[in-house]
Amino acid sequence: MSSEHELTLRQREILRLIVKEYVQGSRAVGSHTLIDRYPLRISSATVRNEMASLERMGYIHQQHTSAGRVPTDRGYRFYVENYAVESALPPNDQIMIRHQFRQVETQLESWLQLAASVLAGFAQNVSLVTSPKPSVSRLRHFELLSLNERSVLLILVTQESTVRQGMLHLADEVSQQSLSACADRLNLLMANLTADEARAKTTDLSGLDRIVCDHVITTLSATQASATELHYHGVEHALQQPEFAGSDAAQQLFDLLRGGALLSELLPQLTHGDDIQVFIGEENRSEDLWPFGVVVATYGVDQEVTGLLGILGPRRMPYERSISSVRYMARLMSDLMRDLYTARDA
Amino acid sequence: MSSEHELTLRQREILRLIVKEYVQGSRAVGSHTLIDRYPLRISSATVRNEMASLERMGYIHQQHTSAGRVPTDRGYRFYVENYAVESALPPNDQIMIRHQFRQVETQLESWLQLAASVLAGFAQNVSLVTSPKPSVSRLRHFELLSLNERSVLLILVTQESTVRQGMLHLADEVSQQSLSACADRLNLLMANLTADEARAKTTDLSGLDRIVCDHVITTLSATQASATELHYHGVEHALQQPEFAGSDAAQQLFDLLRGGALLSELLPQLTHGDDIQVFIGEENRSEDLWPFGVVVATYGVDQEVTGLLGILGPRRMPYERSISSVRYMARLMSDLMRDLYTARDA
DNA sequence: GTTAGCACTCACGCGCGTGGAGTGCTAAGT
DNA sequence: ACTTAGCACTCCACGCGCGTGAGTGCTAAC
Repeated sequence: MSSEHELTLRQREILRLIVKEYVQGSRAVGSHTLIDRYPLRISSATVRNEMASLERMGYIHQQHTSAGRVPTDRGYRFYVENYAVESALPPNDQIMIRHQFRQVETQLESWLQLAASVLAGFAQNVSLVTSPKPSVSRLRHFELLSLNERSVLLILVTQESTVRQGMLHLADEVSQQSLSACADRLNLLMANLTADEARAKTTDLSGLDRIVCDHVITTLSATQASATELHYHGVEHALQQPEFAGSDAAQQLFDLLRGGALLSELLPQLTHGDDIQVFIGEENRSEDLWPFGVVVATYGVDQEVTGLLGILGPRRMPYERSISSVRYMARLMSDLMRDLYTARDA
Repeated sequence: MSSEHELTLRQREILRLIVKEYVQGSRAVGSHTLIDRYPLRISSATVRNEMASLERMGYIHQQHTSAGRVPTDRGYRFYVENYAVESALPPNDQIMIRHQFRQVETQLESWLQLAASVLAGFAQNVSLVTSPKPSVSRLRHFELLSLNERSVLLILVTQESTVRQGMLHLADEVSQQSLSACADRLNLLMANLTADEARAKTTDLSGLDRIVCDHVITTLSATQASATELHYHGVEHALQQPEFAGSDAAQQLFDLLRGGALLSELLPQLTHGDDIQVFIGEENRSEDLWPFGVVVATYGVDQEVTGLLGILGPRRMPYERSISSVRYMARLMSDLMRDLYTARDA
């Protein structure tokens, strides 16, 4: 169980090929298939010897005698560190993606949707996405529209250009004029404030202003909280992976996705570095995640508004492709959002 | 292959029990299990005779000699017509659902989400939902907010209280004052118009007004079109059904859901009646739907804004439960939305 | 019209044998 | 000292045959 700097060049190459082959073919790979498929200038016997070494060092594993080798978490880790972390998405893929984004509405929701779909497609696995969550939201502007005698539609825009709507039910009938006047007053008062600041500054209101103001504040804080929801996409791809053929593994996956507990199991192990993070099998903190591999990155503007974006699949996962596409998407999303968020100074 | 009015009371009862038993247990049901499980005052031999009749009439089928019976499409149809169409959701379930709706934001998106989740849970299958689509959208009000020098955020509210946002990129720098003035002008001009009417009435605009106006019209028509998207929910439930254990059937299901073709295969067979519609197996027009059963209802206000709401599962589906829950949800959603849509006169 | 009895039919589960992929080891070659 | 051919060995996957049991249809008696 010595560390990786003891790996010879040839061992590294063999390990690389084992991972690559196993990820592609999803079948334990033997010495023979390896020399068959790749122009190694050595014999299968030599490969076998090296495999034995690699196994002793814990990089690969055989499920039983006379079966091919399968990478261990450590083997994947080696592969990721040495061949995947630096990888970039092929230029034509980049172009293809940008093109798709150009064809879609300039709207956060559409972007998230598209990002999830693209990621899932590239990695052939489930993609994970959260809305970007501002650490704290500031009100930019809100509007009141009379729906009927007692119902009012509240539309609220934050400094980050998130639009939220809410309903407001009043005890008395109020005209659109009164509503507009009220909105004008309060907009002046509360512009640019966070929920907390607004709460402090508006203690002396009463009547309609009071009611509306409370509702605005509630909606504003809800904007912060409710964004912390993990959406997933592309289950159909994951189901095609042979790992999920027997319904037991598929069930595990769904249990993970359904409960909404996934995010809380994922978050604690994320550091705030801004590059890709990869967790393979038992590297995950939560046992529920041990059968899986996760590739995630944060995206957003500055450190103030960040969302999560990643891929979840079996341990046997195309890490190189996953990493490059997640990284690319994270950067793209950050770029796209900068437009909206730099409006802060307007 | 004679029609059902020839069924004796006893045959009807036996057929009913076969369907019930098979839906519950997902295993072909034999004469023995039937008299075992239910207090029929007849022997298994008699049941066998009746089963033979039912089979001759095409209500049930046996996969091979010496296997139990399984309902045919016709058998399910009989069950649905006679025992399911009238069924109502148990009162405590109704209360439970209403309670859940009370705990959620007064917002269309949240409602749809919850409705989908409830339906999927009740029927233990995939639920289908479309946003309510107005046959034609009228503008109520829009707003322009300067993001930065050249980017403008457009927020648009339709008469049905749907809120949409869009981005607008200008060639020249424009101040928030100019934007507000422009919005005021155009709001006066275009209020209460459909996209088409607005297009006709605003031919003589130019400059900023022209650009903004075009954008508003585009966004407005997009509101109509883009709502025609079918969302699904609760795949995890469906996967637990033994029908989808082998990945082949599951794959079929996902192919159906993914492509987005489902809606176009479903729509042509829907009539505009406002009650539940059920399609069992080969009753479906599209061959892709033959392995499945579908229960759908439209919801909405008047005939002008309608959405779709339903359940998709294997032919062996709890039709009674599905029908009652879909119907209940459709009514509930219609009720909930009436608030928003009756605001038309405001 | 109903029922007991019986012969018959298949799917399903189980044990078994075999083929083959893959290994580790040894001995010879470079 | 490293590589490689050869070989014996291991063990999973797969196919086959068979017994079992659930379920039937038919017939004859009630």
